[in-house]
Amino acid sequence: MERKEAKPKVRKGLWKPDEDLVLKTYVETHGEGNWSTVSKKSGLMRGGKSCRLRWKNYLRPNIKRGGMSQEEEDMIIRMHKLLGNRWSLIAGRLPGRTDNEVKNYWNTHLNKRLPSGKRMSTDSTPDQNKSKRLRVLGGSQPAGNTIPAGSTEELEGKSQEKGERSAVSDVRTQQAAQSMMNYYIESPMVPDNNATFVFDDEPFLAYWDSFVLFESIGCGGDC
DNA sequence: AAGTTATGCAACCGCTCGAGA
DNA sequence: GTCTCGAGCGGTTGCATAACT
Repeated sequence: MERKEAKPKVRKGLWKPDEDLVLKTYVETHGEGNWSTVSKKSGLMRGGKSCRLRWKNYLRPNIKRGGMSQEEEDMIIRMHKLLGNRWSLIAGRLPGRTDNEVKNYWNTHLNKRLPSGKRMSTDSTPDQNKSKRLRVLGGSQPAGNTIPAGSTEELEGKSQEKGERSAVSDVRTQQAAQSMMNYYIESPMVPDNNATFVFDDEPFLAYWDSFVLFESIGCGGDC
């Protein structure tokens, strides 16, 4: 509470085209990262988070806009059965789609189709979502040999950004995880929509964690 | 045509995690 | 080992506008 610098006023609300242009130009010139300094250096009166979000969701190249295809929709439904509200992971399977877009699409289009279709998402409870963040999908794994959360694009970006730290490891593990997930998604184990499949983090997490462990041992420690 | 309600989406908020000092 | 800060994530809010009365 001590460091109370007179913060410059931060603009909020919808982004204007000229702000977009400034941000886009800035990021294309200087690259992503250091979002907190972007507003100062670019002259945008926006917070770092806001800049990051705007770039990630709208200005980044290869962003796909417009309605979801049937395949994308199907993928979202299946992935959601598997992962719950792990929007960034789900979005990672949909090239050009962002977590925010997937989340919105789920909440507005798909969620309401479900039998219990409420506006807000909560097939896994909010508390579960918070306490069981899937950072190895997330998780509280020890560093290394984990699958960083985020889209594959982000992963690639991260590997470079962090100095190739464990780029190879991450990518390999990621690939293994992807193929495993493909298997899991396409497997008859996963029933179709509306079946009585209740996603529960725990069993899948346990399975997943051991899979990741197995993979990291399996590659002989060089990954 | 005007007012009201519902819907969709963009953006913000609060939290967690990891890295570095 | 602890603290601080930046980044990222999911949940939620609020605005714009479409649909309805």
